[in-house]
Amino acid sequence: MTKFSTREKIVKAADQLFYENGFDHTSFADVANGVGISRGNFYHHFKSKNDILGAVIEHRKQNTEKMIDGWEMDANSPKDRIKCYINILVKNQTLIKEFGCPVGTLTNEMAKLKHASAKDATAIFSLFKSWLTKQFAESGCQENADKLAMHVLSWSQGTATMYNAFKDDDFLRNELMQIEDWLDKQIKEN
Amino acid sequence: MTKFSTREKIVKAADQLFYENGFDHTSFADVANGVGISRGNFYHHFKSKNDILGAVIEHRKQNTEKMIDGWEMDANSPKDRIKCYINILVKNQTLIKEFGCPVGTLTNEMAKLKHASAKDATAIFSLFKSWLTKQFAESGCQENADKLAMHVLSWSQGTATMYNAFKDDDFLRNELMQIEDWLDKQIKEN
DNA sequence: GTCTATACGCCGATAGAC
DNA sequence: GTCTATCGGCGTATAGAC
Repeated sequence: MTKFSTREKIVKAADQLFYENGFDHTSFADVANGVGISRGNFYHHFKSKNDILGAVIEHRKQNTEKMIDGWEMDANSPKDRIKCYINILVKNQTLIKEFGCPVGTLTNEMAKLKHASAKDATAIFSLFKSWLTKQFAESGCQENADKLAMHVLSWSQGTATMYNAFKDDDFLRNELMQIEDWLDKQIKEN
Repeated sequence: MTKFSTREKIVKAADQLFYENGFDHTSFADVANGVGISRGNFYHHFKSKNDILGAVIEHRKQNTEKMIDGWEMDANSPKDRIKCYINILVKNQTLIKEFGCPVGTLTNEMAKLKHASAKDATAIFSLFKSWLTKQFAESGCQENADKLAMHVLSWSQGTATMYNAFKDDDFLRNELMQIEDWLDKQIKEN
């Protein structure tokens, strides 16, 4: 039974609410309700709503790094590691169906709000991008590893968006198959 | 010089603001400002904000149908018509870079708001989907025209999302080239 | 058909008691 | 560190004059 500080509890509750209801649409009352504290108590831990957003993005970055570290441990070849990334679509299938990709949707909301944290949201994408680029480079695609990484990122985003819109399980299954086939063509070994 | 009714002016101003700033984040004051009328005057034309959203979605549907009709006129082969669809990414490049795809981002916002109009927003995607399916069917891909149509839709969505996030012109150019190559592989004739 | 005035609630944020 | 009380502003929506 791990104990979490109030600050940590706020960040976790806000993280979930920002994802499921949107940042702008989430009020302090919503977060307070989720944590079980009063509204006024927030300002002891954060000085503004934007400050909470900053902490949420930082929290997501750290979780992303942890997830990537886990893939490095579990999978032995670059190709298998890239498949771990693709597999997020399966692991988070239910949430993506309902709310879309947490990174893509936050990034776009930040863009529409002209929010100062837009670049921080994009930085989460960059973590995936750099890591995917490294995987492609290590599997013999040095010359265009960057493009391949962006393509995988883009492909998964499109799949998440359309799955969220149509909620069609057959579509998701078919795209996942096609990504695997494509990956096998790009990386011959293993 | 066409004359527009106040109702039409409201719908057009709201359409743009919903796209650029988000539906939830757009206030009546914003729309009133854009049109040049007072806030109270709204309720003579629409009974609620959701009513305006309904009219905006209907307006977008009609514009989509007009756009598709234009493609039918301009392009002679199914392949060329599909290329017209892809070319939206070029024609609306500046807007997509700043705000993302209007259909994909509205659909996702509706999902997060658990909004009753979510299905109406998805219906705009369906217009493209049905039409793309017809194009693939007409070019000899009857057996999996549906899957190919969804793949094109998904691909363009992913490209729009990542272009909005990273604002990388090279990425956009590269994906466009790849889509064309892929299309040439799917449809041999013409 | 357009306006002003206004109701009423929720928003983020502050002050200060305990 | 947590609470209650409260502020000023903005949100949608309504009523009613012109």
